[in-house]
Amino acid sequence: MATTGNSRRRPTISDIAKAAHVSKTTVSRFINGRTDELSPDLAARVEATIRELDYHPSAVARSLRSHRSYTVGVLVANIATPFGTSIVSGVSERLREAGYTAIVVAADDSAQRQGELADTLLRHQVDGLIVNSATDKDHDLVRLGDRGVPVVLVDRAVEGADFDIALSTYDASMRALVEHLAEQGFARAALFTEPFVEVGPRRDRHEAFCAVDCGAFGSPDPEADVFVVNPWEHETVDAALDELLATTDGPPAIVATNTLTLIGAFNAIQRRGLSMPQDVGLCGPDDWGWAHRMGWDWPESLGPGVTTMVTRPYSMGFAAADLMVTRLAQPERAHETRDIPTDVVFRASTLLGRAQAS
Amino acid sequence: MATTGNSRRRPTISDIAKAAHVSKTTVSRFINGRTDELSPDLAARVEATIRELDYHPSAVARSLRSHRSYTVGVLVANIATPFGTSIVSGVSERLREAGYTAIVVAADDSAQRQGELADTLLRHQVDGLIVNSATDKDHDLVRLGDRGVPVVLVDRAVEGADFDIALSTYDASMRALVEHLAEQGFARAALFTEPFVEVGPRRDRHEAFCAVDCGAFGSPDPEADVFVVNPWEHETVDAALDELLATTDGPPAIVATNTLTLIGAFNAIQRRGLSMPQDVGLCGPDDWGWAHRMGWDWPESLGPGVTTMVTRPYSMGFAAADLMVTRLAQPERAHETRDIPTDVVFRASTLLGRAQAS
DNA sequence: TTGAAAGCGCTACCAC
DNA sequence: GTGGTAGCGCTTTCAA
Repeated sequence: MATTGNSRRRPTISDIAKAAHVSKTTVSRFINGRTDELSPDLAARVEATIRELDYHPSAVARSLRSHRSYTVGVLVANIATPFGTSIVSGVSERLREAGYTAIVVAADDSAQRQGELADTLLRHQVDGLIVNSATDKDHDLVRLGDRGVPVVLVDRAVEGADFDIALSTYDASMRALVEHLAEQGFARAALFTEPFVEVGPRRDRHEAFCAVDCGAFGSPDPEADVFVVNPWEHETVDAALDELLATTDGPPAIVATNTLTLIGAFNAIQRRGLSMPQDVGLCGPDDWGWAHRMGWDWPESLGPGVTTMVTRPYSMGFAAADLMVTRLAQPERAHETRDIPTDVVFRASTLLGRAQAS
Repeated sequence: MATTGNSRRRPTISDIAKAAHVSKTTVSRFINGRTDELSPDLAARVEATIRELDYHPSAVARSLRSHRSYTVGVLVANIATPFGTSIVSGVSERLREAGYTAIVVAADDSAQRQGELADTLLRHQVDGLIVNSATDKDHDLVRLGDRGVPVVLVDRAVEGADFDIALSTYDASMRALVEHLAEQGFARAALFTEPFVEVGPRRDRHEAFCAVDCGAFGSPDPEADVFVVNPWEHETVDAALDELLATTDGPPAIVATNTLTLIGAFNAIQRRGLSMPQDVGLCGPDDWGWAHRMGWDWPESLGPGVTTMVTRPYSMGFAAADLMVTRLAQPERAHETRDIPTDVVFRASTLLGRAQAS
């Protein structure tokens, strides 16, 4: 019994008001938790009615009226990657804690799609935008910021944009890495990087490498130690490896600018039947925060183990969402940068000194 | 110049109507693409005004009025997994094609959170729900379906729910796998599985295994060949492996019910210093559609290479979204099941016959 | 402490 | 073809 039975359409605030013999205002107050402004008996009556009719307030109507949706748009450059996924997880978790819902969309590394998606999100009245940008220069995004839309960046900076941002700087760990290579007795350090330098971290790592290359290896022209490869095309990686070996006197060490390139280089080394670290050293970033949380330490399983700089995308995402929550609460505060530290984990692939000793 | 300059607040349809000297209705018709109902000159005027004022229609107001949000809720059991990610990618792509926006939320494998999130999504007036369920029995979800909310399931069925669903069945590939093990001369097939059988595919694979175990190995009691392990706790996997070896006369082969268990078993085999396939065979599902798209074939890199059943989460997601788009267009059509095929890729870890021959 | 009424930005319906 | 107007479900004054 008692099942009111019929009406297929979802009950509205008016239905509740009518059924509970109170005004819509009262119901509104109740569902917004301002129970202190209500007499206990009314509150109880409203609550019971809500239960009975299985009432769920419409977030849409609420947003329209209040101009707040408790929704944050999350624009991620590439979600098909553990790095992107981890960012999303971190963001979602923090937003959920704070009572916000994340609307996640993926730009598939396309600057154009990024623009369209930002548009879509804004139409949906998101309270703010958390952006892991597919591109270095997004003029529209900058304009949004000027227009007063709260924007927080993750991992990748955008030119000319003064936003809150959560990222990792790579100077310190890149320095540690390259100095380590020199100490281990490698003859030369080479940077393997993908062609596009449109994205921030890749460029940062590139620059950090060049800066350190001079000091540690006394390289007169660091750019000569940079090899552009496309991990999707084996031949380009093989060619770079061949050239590197042919032009180096003694074992060189490869530094990859991202995980994909690292794996690509690893595969090339295997194809050539070379052994690490004796013939060639290998190291690069471990952007895959996810792997560790899955209990699987991939750099450990790759050949003899690969030396990596560990980034923490989950933490970046979490920090970014935290920045957003803070800004939403205090729109006028100064922009803040959160630097999520990265560490270097040394493994067999670069331990040339030890390998030679034994 | 010409920048209208001032008003910070976003223009509304009324602003456009006023500025273009037309009615709101006309503007509405234009932004909804019903240009055939408009005289070309009016359309042009409206378009120009929209450009000039940088007008973006409010999806919120539109949803409130029209009861359609062009938004689909995507509830994924665990997004921190390549499997979940791939589903999301597939779903998002198909939805975007069809003009819908995906609102993705992750349940972190919690049935309770799944319920809460479904709630949140419905408050936001999503037109439908695509669910990769964290649990086998979700009574609330079934109720939603009864209430007329369009629901499509991905990969995991829900008890008592008659919904559209996109999944993979495992009978055929499990049969191929186990028969292959028998042919290769393994003495026994053993299923390594995680404790909870709440989720569909794991249970399906379990059942498929038992059915095939009798036939291929003539096992009188297939359940005796099932070992429950927890991949997160090494000891449980080690213990299962030890017991398996102690109670089998000749090399046994392990079949894992999911990728995590497969990796766990692999690690245990390494810890015991056993070699594959001579001492023990190993195979299981490759749920990580993502890895292949990244250009990295992980089962190939694990030891001598691991035999896997390849599932296609991206395709499942895509198919699920397609089902949703179809249902939204034709709410009354019969429920449909899409079976995404899985294949078995044979690698060294189970090629006992070949290993012994050489 | 409670309620009446206006209105958020848009679409649907009905007139012209 | 075009426009006026009511109203989607809620919050927000303001008045009682």
